[in-house]
Amino acid sequence: MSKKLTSRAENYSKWYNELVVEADLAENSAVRGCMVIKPYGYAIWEKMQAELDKKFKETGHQNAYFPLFVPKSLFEAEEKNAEGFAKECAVVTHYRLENDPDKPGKLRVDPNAKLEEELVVRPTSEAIIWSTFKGWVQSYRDLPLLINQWANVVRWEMRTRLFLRTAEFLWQEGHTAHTTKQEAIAEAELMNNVYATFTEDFMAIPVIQGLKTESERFAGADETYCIEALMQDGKALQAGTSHFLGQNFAKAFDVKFTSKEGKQEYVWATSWGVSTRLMGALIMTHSDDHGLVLPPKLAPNQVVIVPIYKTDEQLEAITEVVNGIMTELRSKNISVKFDNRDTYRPGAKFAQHELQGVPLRIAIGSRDLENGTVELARRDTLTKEVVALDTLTDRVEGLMTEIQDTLYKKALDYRDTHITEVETFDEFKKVLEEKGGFISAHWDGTAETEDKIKEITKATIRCLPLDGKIEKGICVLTGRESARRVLFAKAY
RNA sequence: CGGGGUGUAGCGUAGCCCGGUUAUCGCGCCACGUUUGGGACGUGGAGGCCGCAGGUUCGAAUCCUGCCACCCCGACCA
Repeated sequence: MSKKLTSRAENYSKWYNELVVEADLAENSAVRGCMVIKPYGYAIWEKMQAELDKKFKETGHQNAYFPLFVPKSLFEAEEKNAEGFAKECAVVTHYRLENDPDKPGKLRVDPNAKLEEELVVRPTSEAIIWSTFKGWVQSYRDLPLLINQWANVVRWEMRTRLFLRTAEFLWQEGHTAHTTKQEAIAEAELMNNVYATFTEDFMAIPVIQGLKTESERFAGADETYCIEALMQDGKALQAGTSHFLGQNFAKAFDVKFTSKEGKQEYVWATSWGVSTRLMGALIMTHSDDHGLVLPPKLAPNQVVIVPIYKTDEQLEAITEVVNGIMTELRSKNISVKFDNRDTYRPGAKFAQHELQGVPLRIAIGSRDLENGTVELARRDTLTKEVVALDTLTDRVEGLMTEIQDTLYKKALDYRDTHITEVETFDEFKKVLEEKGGFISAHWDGTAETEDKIKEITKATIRCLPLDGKIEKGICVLTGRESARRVLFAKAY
């Protein structure tokens, strides 16, 4: 707790492990790389879930749940998807343990309990869902099919990174089926927009919407839309993706419908997802040396009240005033917590709430009782002000909006000043090394050039921005013709 | 899987080269007292198979052998 924190991203893991979002990687080596999300961190995830879920419902989607296990034969049906994920699949091969005859008290896998067909632990659910959709779709009247699932998935990554790339993670995955290509593309774009407004308006994280290049595209997709965010250390983070899947899965799983004209046609598909990685984005976008900084809309507790007292009588008098404050704030839909623990001193509480990112702190002591005031402290600016009790509710209500806006603007300003247009490869390398952030550069459109730039600089094409201006130029690496600028960056 | 590094209390560590009292220090934890407007202080206390197994030695955290685990860098990636 007394550790000096740092806002440099490479050091985050040292402290978000400690307390901030109260996450931890599991201790047992067999599950190394999996995340334990403690209550405070989970409360943040629940707020995100609730908001996203609301948006999904508003756009006509329904939640459902599909199995964790995907029979191998289903998994391999869509070849590109299977190939893309094959290297990182956990596979269940047996269904029973038995006592180990050689090691008393130990268990071993029963060699007689081998599964006839291996089960893949879902790294994503297209296969199991599309094999189910086949039974759900017969007519154009069954479409569009707009399904979302909240689930955990497993990807056996070679290297894991807390929040950003854990072996198991929580996410939502939307899977939709449509009668026409246009409708499916519109759906993919719509959901990418939903993600963008969610991260910007709710999490106060500015993002760039764009298209992935072919080599960065989701395995099995015809087009991948994404939202790209920029972290405080100048590295980019893919915060969410939305895929237009064409008819690839429909063909692989034989999902056809009878059209109005009575013809058999394959459906058009999308899938889209965001994960607990967003919590990593939150940490790396807003945190400072005092810990996490939460935008008010996302904070489990928007306001915390700390009493300052010496005697029980003083606490009683303070509590009475605090009860009034809490009732008023709650009537304005502001979540407030009274931290009246007698096991910690005020200074320790201040530090803890700052570490946890509570947007606003109210301190109230005997001095305030006499004056009819409280002390308000903002987490985002770390400034304090004394406020009269009768104007407190209005002030707090106003600050909720102000803090939300300030956080967004600060992040946006950082992001915007870290998009650099370059014309030459020397400039490219120099900016990448000295300044970081996004580099807007011309690219000849080939995977070879993309690869070569990655090899030399470790920077990848994050996206072709949707609102990017289309201007011809020459490729920074090859000097060949380029149709437009794209965004490069080093990424997590 | 390649290259480097590290395993000592819940966490962070000293000691190891050069073997020798009861394994060091800080944080945290527990008790009591004084404290309480920015991470309190004092006193007392609990907590260790020094990664595991073997070896050398009168004696091993320390030397030797084997094994295991983890971390960092690279290949893979929401």
